Amino acid sequence: MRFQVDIASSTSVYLQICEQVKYAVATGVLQAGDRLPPIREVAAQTRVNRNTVARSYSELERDGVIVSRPGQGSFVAPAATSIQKRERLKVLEGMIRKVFVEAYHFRISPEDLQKVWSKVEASFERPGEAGR
Amino acid sequence: MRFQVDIASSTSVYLQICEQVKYAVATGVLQAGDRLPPIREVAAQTRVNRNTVARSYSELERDGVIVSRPGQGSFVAPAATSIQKRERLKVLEGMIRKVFVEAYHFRISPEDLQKVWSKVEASFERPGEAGR
DNA sequence: CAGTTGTCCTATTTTAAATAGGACAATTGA
DNA sequence: TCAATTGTCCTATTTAAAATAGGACAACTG
Repeated sequence: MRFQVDIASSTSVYLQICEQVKYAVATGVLQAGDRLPPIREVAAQTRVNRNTVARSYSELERDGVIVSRPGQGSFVAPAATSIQKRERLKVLEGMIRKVFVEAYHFRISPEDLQKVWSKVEASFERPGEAGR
Repeated sequence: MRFQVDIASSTSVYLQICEQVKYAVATGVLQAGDRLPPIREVAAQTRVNRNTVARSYSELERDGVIVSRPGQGSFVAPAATSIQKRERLKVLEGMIRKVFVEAYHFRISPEDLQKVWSKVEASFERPGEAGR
């Protein structure tokens, strides 16, 4: 697993790392039990401070995506998310709403937007083929 | 048009205002030519500094959502977005991808996610009924 | 036992966001 | 014409988050 961080991006570095791990897990590139690269290694590879990477990992652990053990490393968690389903649906609805608002201002037709949705959906239906 | 700002939110105040204007325009609550409340008024109503609101308006103008004229006020723009369609589709695809990643970690089934999508889609098909 | 790994700690720097308020040109309405 | 409104520009300061820096330590591995 290699990380790509963009210092110039508007999203913070530690969040970029979080998203990349989540994406890799969601698409099956990383599977339950898989070991993540050590914090210091990621820090060296991305030329980011060790504590910044540590923050990403700690956030991921808090979200139940990974588990970390001193002396061993960090691993993709076997399962489990905490917050209630109704809450989760609300979060997703908010995200989707933003997509529609953005599409409106971009003057993208509902049909074109639907196509994009289907495209992304398809890429998640075939785990392992995503992101190529 | 009234604004709701949440100081405790993780998204910055000026972005909250931007999103609310975009949402109102996207849903038809605000229409082309409609006048936005003056910067100083919004600042007083939300108890936010005048410059913060000014930043929101200036960003919205840069995005082609509104037009501002000294002495007159700020108005919803008649039309036009600048960046190319291919670029816009990429932005939307990235947003949708994040939705799927989040849904995966939330353990929301593709079927349930599709339902949420349809729900939001429906709310945008009937302009004026959104957000109630 | 030496090396690795996550974690905790304090301290500092950097950056974005927000506040504060003065000034001014363009416009409007009286 | 004149006062008020409005967006804009400006400098300065404060606040909060992000990132850097590096020391220390317990847990585990080989």
